[in-house]
This record gives sequence, structure tokens and C-alpha cells, in this order.
Amino acid sequence: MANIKDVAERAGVSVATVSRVLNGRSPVAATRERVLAAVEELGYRPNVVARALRTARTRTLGLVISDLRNPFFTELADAVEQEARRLGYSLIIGNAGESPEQQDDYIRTLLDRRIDGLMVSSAGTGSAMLHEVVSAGTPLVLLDRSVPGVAAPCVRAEGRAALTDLAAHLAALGRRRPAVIVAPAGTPVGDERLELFRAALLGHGIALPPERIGSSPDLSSAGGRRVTRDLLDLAEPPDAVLATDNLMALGALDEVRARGLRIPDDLALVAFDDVPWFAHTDPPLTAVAQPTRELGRAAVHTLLERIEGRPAGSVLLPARLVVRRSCGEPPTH
Amino acid sequence: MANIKDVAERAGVSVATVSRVLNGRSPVAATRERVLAAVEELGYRPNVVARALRTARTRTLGLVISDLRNPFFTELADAVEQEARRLGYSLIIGNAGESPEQQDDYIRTLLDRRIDGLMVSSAGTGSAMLHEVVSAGTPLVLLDRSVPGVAAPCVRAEGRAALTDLAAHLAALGRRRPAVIVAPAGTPVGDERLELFRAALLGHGIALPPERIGSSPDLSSAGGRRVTRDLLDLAEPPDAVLATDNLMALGALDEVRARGLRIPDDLALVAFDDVPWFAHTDPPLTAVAQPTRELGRAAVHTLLERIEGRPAGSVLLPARLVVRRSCGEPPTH
DNA sequence: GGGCGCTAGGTAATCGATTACATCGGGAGG
DNA sequence: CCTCCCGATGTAATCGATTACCTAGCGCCC
Repeated sequence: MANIKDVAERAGVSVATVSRVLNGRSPVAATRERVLAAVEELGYRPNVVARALRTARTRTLGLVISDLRNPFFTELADAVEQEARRLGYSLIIGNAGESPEQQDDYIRTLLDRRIDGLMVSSAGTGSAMLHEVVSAGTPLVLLDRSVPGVAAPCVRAEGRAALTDLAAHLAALGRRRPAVIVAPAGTPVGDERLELFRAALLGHGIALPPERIGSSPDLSSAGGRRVTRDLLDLAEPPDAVLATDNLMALGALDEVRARGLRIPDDLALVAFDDVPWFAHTDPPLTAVAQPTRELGRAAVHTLLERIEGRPAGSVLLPARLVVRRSCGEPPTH
Repeated sequence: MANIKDVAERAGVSVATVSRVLNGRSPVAATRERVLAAVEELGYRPNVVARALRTARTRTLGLVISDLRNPFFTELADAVEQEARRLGYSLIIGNAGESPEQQDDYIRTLLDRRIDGLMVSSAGTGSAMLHEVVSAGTPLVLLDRSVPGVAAPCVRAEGRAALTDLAAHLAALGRRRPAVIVAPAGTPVGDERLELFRAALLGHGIALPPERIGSSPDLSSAGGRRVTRDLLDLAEPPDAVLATDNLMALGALDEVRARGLRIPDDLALVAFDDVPWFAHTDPPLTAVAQPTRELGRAAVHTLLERIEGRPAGSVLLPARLVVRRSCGEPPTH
């Protein structure tokens, strides 16, 4: 493969001149033409490895995602990738599979590859490597999940408005005994969603007692199903369930079907996260949609600000309620 | 960040010795200890960019996937990533979004980054860049989709056994008027699946006339739905439908529901590709499961063979029929 | 005891770009 | 006409590793 020296020889100039032409500095028209012609004829492409060594910039970003097979994160990763690419960066995606060890291992690899910046949707509750990233000075942005004690901007969705709408929606449909399925205790997003929902319900005089708050051992459909089973076995079972993640919603759906219950007649079901196939379930699920692609874009922009040395704060984007038919009476429009 | 020179100074040896210790060649115990201690104290990590420049190997693979948001490809990408990582390689994933231009663009970027090898599940019908990859000598493996005229091994699943089983299954359940939803004409995988299914049906004396072969304009649920509509509008509508892709199966499900038809009573539905939520539809879908993770692993292994200069042929792994309840009578076990 | 071979480890070239600095030539101003 | 300055371009250092080649020292054998 042709290198810059070959181009220089062919054009009858020095390598410095070739570099300058290609990077848009100075050289005059005639020289410029000759260099570009040589580049064309040889099919020259700059060696980005050599360039990265010299400039100490790889034009590569890293993304460590907690579970790539969760459709919410798939879409998030896709959005990040597209935006990074649009701005001239490549992306290396690492899938932590909800394991903090694998996450740390991945971050290590990415740092070794001298990525210009890192985005992490952290598995579990924080990790040692995250602190190391910060103290090593590598620009970092937390995505979807904030991590206490890590000094980095966080880009995520905020559910206040959507959950307020949801509470109103449920109240209007006469649901009085809501329940919530939350992720394992201690994950900040789950707790926040729970508290916002509780507050919103309170505005309609509806309580959310502890027995109707089910904590799943993990973010999986099996976990969601187990929690739903317990909720439905209560002496006073709920008449509405909010699952705070799409996989747990799927598990809830399974349990409801297994018992021969009907949605929305016997139980209303709402999911946090709107993934494509929720529109295709029977009935279509009402969901709190996160602005997934916007989150991805915002994460990249925030990271680039940091990379270019500008300060950048956290970003909170509002989620919104998508009403379908799983709580009763279809939307009237 | 500490570099090899810092380590050399601290250990009181030359950089060559440090390099040798770290790469496992010669030096004697005492020196070795000193070097490793210095590495430890300084938290030294080799600069992989510099190493790549010198050795002309980046230990990075590229994967260009036709549509990352299609759950089949999500899982495939995840499997590839895990295996690559296990073998000490990083992976850059590019999502072509079923666009040949974007695919070419991506391949260009990956070549520029001097990846050691490339895997492609090609969007559309081939592309100019693929030939360029081959003639540039970059090891290439085609994944899931073969491309006529490109001299590279192809790793994919083969449906003969599964479709033979499916034909028997449908025949046993008394289905006599099967239909197929195929991807746009000209995509080799779709055509192959169609022909294998046709042959298998013939073995049971069941015909597959042209009017019951619906060709979707694209690999999407909307496309699948449109085709299903046409099939159901036939004077003699089918009593079983095989969708050759999971998204098109989803569209078929939508159309069936919209018409108030019941599965399996009014229509049997089978999908090619088994994705997680097929087990959660109502009823759970019978599907032809590709050995997705094995495909990913095989692709990485085949590629590494090529990278290390050994010849490697194509790999065909058998798909298998997963019987659930969308064709009638549950399995008797 | 001298020559030989072997090994540990140092010196320096190299990968392919970017870029600080030097040089050269020409035009403008005094 | 000379000087000064500026713009175009060349020369060479540099990024951080790997590795070919060379040297020094040691032990062994005759």
C-alpha cells in the first residue's frame, strides 16, 4: 500500500508538502494539483495508525454498554455509532453483559487503545476502573446510568413528566392499586423512577405501599416474571403494573398470559422503555418512551466538548408517555 | 502516561530489554524482576498504537453488519465480539442499515484503520469495495450472506434439515396450502430458503405455486405485513405462512391480528430466525433457529485462519426447527 | 591459557505520519 | 539598489514501540 513517501516522490515534492496539502495548509495551486494527482494515481490513503502515534489522537471513541442485547441499548449504541461516525469518529463497542468485571476489563482495553474519549452505561454499582479513567484524564461521559462519586457528566432521560402523565392516565381509567417492578435495589435509575411515580400517584390520592413494590434480582424477563407472580399472589393484587425496564415487562406479560388473565381487563401493564415490538404485542403496550436516539447524540456531543477541552454538564432529556391499549380504553384521537 | 523509556530508566536497563521481558524473550530472572517491578510501580501499559505501527498488526477486526437493530444481527454481532475479545482482538462494528453505500463507506474507514481482518454481512447485492478488499489482500470473511463473485469464505447457516422437518411438521398437521414470504428477489439466502422449502414440501406431495410466494420490497415488518395482506386476499388463501426473516414474521403477525384471525386455528405461522421474543408472543412462534452464536464464533475462527496465512474454507452450520405452538397441537413431550 | 560459542543486553534503524525550524526567492519599501 | 519580510517548501526530529545487529563477558574444552 502506497505511503506518503511514494506520493512525495511521484509528485516531486517532499513528504512535508504532501502532508500540508492533505491537511489543508498553505501550498500553492500548482503544487497542490500535482500532489492530488499523485494521491489519486497511487490510491494513497493516509495511515491512521502513524497519524495517531504522532498526534496522540486516534479519532476513536469507546462505548461500554451494560447489555447490548437489550433492545433499548441496541438502539442507543446504534444512535451513538451513527453520530460518532457523522462527526468523523469511529466507535469501539464493548458489551459488559451486566458484569462489572467484564466492564472493567473492557475499559482497560479501550484505554490501552488510546481512545479519545469514553462513554459508559455502567453495569452494577460503579467500578474501580471508572475512577481510574477520570484520574487518567480520559474524557468520560456516563450514559443512561449515573454513578455516584464519579466526576463525569451524565446523559440520561428523566421521567417526571411522563410518569405524571402516566399517573393521571391510570387514575382516569380507575386504577387504584398500582404496583411497580424495579431493578435490583441500589441502581439509581430504578429508584428514581420509583420515587417519581410514587409522587405522581400521590397527586391523585393513590398510594404505593411497599408490598406492591417488587424488586427483581436482575434485569431479565425471568426476574420480571417472578416478581409479577408474587404481586399477583397478594391478597389484594394490583390492578396496574409498571415495569421499569423492557425485559421485565416481557416477563410480566408471560406471567399474565400463563394465568389466563387479560390485559387490560384484569390488569393494566406499562413498560418503561419503548422498544419496537411493544407496538406488536397483543394488546400493544403503553410505554414510557425514552428519547433514545437523542440520548445517543447528546452523549457524543457532550463527550466531544470534553475532548476539545470545553466544560460540559450533564444532560437530562424528558421521556414521554406513549399511550397504546394496555391500560384500557384506546386513545380517542 | 508512562512509556517504555520511563520503565527502562527506572529498571536501569535499555528499552530493548524492557520490550524483550514484556514479550517473553530471553532475559534472565534478576533483570526480569527489576523490569516487572518498574512496570508495576509506574503502572506502565504498552502503547498499542506505536506497537501497531511497528508490527503492522492492529489486533483489531472489523464487522460490517447489514442491520444492527435486527435482533438476529444483534446477537450475531455480540457473539462475534465476545469471541474476538476472547482471542485478544478488539472489534469495530459498523452498521450499514441495509444501505450498500453506507456499507462501502464503512469498509473504507475500516481499511484506513488497518484492521487485521474484516467480516461482512453484506447489504444489498454485493459492492465494489468488497472486491477492493480482496484485491488489497485484507483477509475477508462473508457472514450470513454470500456474495457472488467475491472470493472469500462464507460462514452461514443452512436450512435443509430444518425445512425438511418443517415440511413434515406442516404436513402432519394437515396444512396443504403453504405460502412463503421472501426477501427482495436476488438475495441469495432468501432464494435458497425458498427452494429448500419447496423441495421439502414436494416430498409430501404439497405444491408451492407462484401466487403463494410473496416477495417483500425490504426486510421490514411493514414489508412483511403488506405481503401477508396480499396472501390472505387470495381466492384460496394459504393455511400456513413461512416468513424468511424475523421482522417480516412480525409484520405477518400484525396483519393476522388486525383481521381477527387466530393462530394457529386459522393460519399457521413460522419464522426463519428465532429471536428471544418469539417465545413470548401469543401463541409462541414455531421458528427455524439459526445457530447464531456458533456462526459468530466460526466467523472469527475462519478469519483468524486467513489472517495467519492458512487457507480456510466456507462454513455451513445446520439450522434446526424449534417447534412451539403457532402451527397447531403443541409438542407431545 | 587461549580460542570459541553462547547468551544477556545495548545501540540504533524502522514503521509513516506531523510539525518545528531552516532556507530560499521574490516583492515591497526606503 | 539593498534590506527586510513573507510565503512556499525542504530537512530532520518526533511519537513509542519492535527488532536486527553488535558487543561484552563467561564458561568450556583442548
